[in-house]
Amino acid sequence: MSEGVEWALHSCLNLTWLEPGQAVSAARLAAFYRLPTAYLNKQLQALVRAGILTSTPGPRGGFRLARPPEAVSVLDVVVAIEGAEEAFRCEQILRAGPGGRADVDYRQVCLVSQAMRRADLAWRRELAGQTLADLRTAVEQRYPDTPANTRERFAAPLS
Amino acid sequence: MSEGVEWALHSCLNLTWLEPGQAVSAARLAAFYRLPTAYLNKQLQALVRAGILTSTPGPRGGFRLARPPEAVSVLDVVVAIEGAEEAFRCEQILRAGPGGRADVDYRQVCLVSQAMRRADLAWRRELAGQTLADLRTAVEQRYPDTPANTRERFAAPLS
DNA sequence: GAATGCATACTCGGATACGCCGTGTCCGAGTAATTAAGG
DNA sequence: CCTTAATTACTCGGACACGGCGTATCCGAGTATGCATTC
Repeated sequence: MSEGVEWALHSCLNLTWLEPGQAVSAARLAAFYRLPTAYLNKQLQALVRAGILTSTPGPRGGFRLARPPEAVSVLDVVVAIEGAEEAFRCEQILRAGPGGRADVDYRQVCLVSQAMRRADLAWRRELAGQTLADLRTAVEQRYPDTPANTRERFAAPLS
Repeated sequence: MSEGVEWALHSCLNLTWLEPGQAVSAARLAAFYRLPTAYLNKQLQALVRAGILTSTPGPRGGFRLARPPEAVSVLDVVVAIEGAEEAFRCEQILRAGPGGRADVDYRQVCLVSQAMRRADLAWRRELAGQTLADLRTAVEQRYPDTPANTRERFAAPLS
């Protein structure tokens, strides 16, 4: 899995603690974890295309959440970065086997494919069950200073 | 995910229908689905290293299952090909963040990492719950001719 | 006829290239804030 | 003092290189087989 998923999840989580109507530039989000600015920007663009973030250019511009944190699941973020295709891609090798027919969709019929799909669905179900709001509250409960620290860090000038 | 997983699963399933003590060469296994012989051989070697198959060189040699099909889970095959690392690899970017400590293992502490790990465990649990024997019986129930066809195909000369 | 040694053909196994996607970087188009000028 | 228009600086967005891993292939080491030879 791409490394951008980790960056995107942490960045979205940080944006959760922003006061409404405020935006954070890619440079500030990158400085938070000492990440390469331009590459993080690329990932954030994917989140914008997925409708998770909105971007505003110009001074005082940047990124903010497009939806309330309760409406953004972890799966949404993962799919925005990694794409919607499942990890196991059935190439339908049964077609080339004995008795293989070209008019059959072996992605549905092949029992191996079905087994892998079941696992993939379980994975997606687990990720879809957690939202950014869940993560936020969990972090706040364990590290109560995080919201204030994050806001302060975003307000401070770029060293 | 690597394409070799599909090849390995189907090949192991085919080996399931072999009579005990018999081996099939990589060339025959590859011809079954018109796969590149040398590359499939590479995947089969990984299965041997994982203890799923045993290989015997020389004439009448080849590959066979090292364990009964009930003792080989789909997860075993996937891990043999893909490796044991989980899909989401936590790079511990929290270390570079504000208040990050170098002596903390953020793979255990980070809540994002935990969420991804939960999903990964669900995926693995689903794959570990199905064995080659389960797949074999499911195929036999839906396509009763498969065992005989497979054995015949393996016995016939390489066209 | 049986045993033995040898030549043979077949098998796996690892070492060796090619190509694609993830990683990383850069510069330009566009916009909002700022400032200065004018009424 | 208020309005307005040009300037400016800052932002995102897409286009451009580099490297690592999956993909694919080949050839050599090793072995069980089959055969020829000998007793």
